[in-house]
Amino acid sequence: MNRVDRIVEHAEQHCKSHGGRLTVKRKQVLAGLIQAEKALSAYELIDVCKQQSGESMPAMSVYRILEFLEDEHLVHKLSLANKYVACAHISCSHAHAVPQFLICKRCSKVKEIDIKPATIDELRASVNEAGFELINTQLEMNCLCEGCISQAA
Amino acid sequence: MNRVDRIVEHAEQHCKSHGGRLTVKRKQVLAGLIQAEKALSAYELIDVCKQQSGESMPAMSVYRILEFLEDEHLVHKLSLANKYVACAHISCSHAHAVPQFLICKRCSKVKEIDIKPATIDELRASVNEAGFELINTQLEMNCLCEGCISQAA
DNA sequence: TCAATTAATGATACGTTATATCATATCTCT
DNA sequence: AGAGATATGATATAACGTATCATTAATTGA
Repeated sequence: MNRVDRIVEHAEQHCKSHGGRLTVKRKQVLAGLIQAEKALSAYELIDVCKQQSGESMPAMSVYRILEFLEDEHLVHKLSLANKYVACAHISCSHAHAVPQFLICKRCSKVKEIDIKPATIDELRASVNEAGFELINTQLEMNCLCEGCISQAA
Repeated sequence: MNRVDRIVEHAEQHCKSHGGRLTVKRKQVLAGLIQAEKALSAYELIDVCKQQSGESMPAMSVYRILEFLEDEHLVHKLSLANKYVACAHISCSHAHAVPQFLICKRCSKVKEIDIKPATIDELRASVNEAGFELINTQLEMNCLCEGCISQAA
């Protein structure tokens, strides 16, 4: 079984464990995202699905499915790029902190990292000082990835 | 002269100082944003302009003008919310660091803060550890503002 | 000053991203 | 098997943003 299938398998177990249904279409979308190894827009994902299955996938379906996958924490929506990326930790069994995302502005490669809690605390303190309250600590940052840095040089 | 006009005046001086032209339309858009005291989408801004001037403002114009205003650092685009906000420091004469934005998810109120350089450095270090490179330090964070916190309670 | 050049706006079309709504099919459970 | 819940199909439309070419206004420089 290849990497993608293995991860999808994990995802299915995860869903089943609390009554969620990872249907064929949902698997297809998730697999497309995992395969891509980068963030894709909803419409890019439609194209991927079409290429992989031959059938066309209506935008409505993709958005519905993405919503489901987000609720299951299998996919993250990246507002900074208007794109979607497979969670990097689907196959991990342990719990994860809220992640931060490094998004390559050039190629859409995404790295999901955990910033030191101390740094997050400092951030939160700055926010609170300003009278606001952080809703979540899912930061998204515009970056260049290793590959694109060396290309640019 | 009221608050909005005073700020627009500053903006005009700023533009003139290096050959930029803050035309009537551009002033109108900027004034709309300043008046709102929160982030507006491009189309909300179109509505605001229409209400204030009677004439309708084509989307194309608003986007062009927003681009100009961003280039002049008079307006910031907030990707997290797909909205635009007037710079909080138009009337300040001194230079400013790259700002961070706290965006109220409820009411779109925005606070522009400067996070401690040390915290930014830690962030940047985490990013570099992951093999990426921060393109800019304009962080945007989903928050609740004071008003919306107390309403929610 | 007035023609040439540059900058700004108007007008129109289209591309991309996302949601609303109602109908149909599929699954689950008794 | 049938009732109720869940998922998908189909269609329309809203919201966000860009491309392109024509027109108007401002600048400048002989």
